[in-house]
Amino acid sequence: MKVRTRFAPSPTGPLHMGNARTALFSWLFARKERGDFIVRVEDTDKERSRPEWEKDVLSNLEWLGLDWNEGPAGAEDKGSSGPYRQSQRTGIYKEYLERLLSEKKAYWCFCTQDELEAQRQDQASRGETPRYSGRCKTLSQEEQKQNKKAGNSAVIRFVVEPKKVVFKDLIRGEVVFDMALSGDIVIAKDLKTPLYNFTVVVDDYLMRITHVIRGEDHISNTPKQLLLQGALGFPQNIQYAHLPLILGPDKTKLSKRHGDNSVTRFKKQGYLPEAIVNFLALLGWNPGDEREIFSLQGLVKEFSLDRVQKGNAVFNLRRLEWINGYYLRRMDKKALARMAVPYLKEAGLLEQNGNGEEQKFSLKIQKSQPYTIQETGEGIDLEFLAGIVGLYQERLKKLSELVELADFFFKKELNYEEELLSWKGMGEQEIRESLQKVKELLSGILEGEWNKERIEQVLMKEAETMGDKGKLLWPLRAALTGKEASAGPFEVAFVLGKEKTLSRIEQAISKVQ
RNA sequence: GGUCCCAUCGUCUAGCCUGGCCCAGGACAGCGGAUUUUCAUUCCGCCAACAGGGGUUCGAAUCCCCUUGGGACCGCCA
Repeated sequence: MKVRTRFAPSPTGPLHMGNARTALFSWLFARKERGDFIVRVEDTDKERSRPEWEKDVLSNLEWLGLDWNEGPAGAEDKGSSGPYRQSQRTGIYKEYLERLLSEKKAYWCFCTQDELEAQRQDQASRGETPRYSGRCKTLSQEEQKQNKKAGNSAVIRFVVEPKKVVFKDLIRGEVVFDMALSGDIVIAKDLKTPLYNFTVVVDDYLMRITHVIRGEDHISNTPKQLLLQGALGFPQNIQYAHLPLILGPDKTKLSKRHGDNSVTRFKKQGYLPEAIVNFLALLGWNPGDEREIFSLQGLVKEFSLDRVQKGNAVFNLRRLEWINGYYLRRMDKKALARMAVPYLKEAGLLEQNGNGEEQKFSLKIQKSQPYTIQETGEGIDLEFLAGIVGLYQERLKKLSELVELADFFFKKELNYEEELLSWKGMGEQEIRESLQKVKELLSGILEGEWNKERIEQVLMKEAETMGDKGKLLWPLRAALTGKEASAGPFEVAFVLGKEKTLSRIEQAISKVQ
């Protein structure tokens, strides 16, 4: 039988890293088995579900490279077992609900929320597990009618058989729940408003799902769903795999309490989808050897559920940063430059002065001639920008860092303390002499020979005669960048250009007068 | 509190099923060093763990039991 897995997000918030990993594992398993991956939007909670969250979830799945064979596609659906939004399936659920009701496997319950709450309190105070007493189960037809006539609101409860439910979890092995400990569960608020545990069972059946791969937080829902399958007469051949949870630094389930962990946020900060996928895959799964770097395709080849960890895993931002840096370092410089454009624009370092399909940008200060960047298509001239970005490629952990690292290229005046120009306690006099010397040497380089190699050659020759090379190079680098740490002076001087380089040296000299 | 799940370096983990090759390997982070000044990259090195106690066995990180610890769930949310 063809493997079919599904990812079933409820659009009550943006896609976060935890859900993304669940989706990834489910997707990987489907792809590995050459099966189908289905996306089903569980938007039965009308209060909390919103179209913009659905859009966020779906677009981020796509961004990560997790494509689906069936599921929402724009306003439409693709696939033959749709619709794939539960809000559009209420007619389907109603039939099954009525069936359970007529077979007395479910009943109307008129208990009020206040009554239930009081009951729960009471049970809890006696140290018992809160569960529904089953009071309305025995209501006669007559009593039911009266209640309805009186306009008392009702919900539909499923009669939970008090028996042991055993299932084999693909990750954890055999799991046993004693359902005698569970009360009858609410499966719908009314015939048109079914609830999670019920819709899942109906849809997984109708959509011919073979493997349910979800977070461990759902493990106690599994016996309820198994019982429901039995009551509805569905074959009980779905395989379950409950994934370990991703934890925050305090070792509790990753959630909003731990800050914004939405995929969108990481995307905005300049994490690459390949890096996020690679990172997430290794949280709870490993190939069994010492490889750490995997593409999505590589993962498809290697993935298997029995190498999935049982224990939960703490989200380690440092590791994400490391992997992201790894991918960033291996990117094509021009591609990187193109990705950097929005960050520079947002920081006001890049001006947009054209519009339409041909967008022109000019680098403030640096270059008088505007760059032509077409959002799509060829003919992108990012040479100069790639020069700047290239200097920081190996220093970046995420794209958003570029702005503060390389902003000095775009500034007219550099703001730094005179102190910064001093290398190992050099005094004003020494600094001045060093900078004068550098200025002299660089002035001697012809415009046409202004390149990194030439600059390095000229300066290193001098620096070596000084014993401590830092005495010549540090003040220069500080003068050009205004920073404690930066790329090297030769390459910075080259990218900056002769004129700008000399003027910054002069500015520095005037500081130490 | 009840139920279920889990337990190797600070973190992610290999090893556990099929005991010996493990006085426990890799990676991130940290620390130290090298790499034509700084930062970064790269390279080298260091620090660092089988939760505890009982068994079983010639032998246990590996199998069994208990304890302890952690987590998840206990909704007319999903």
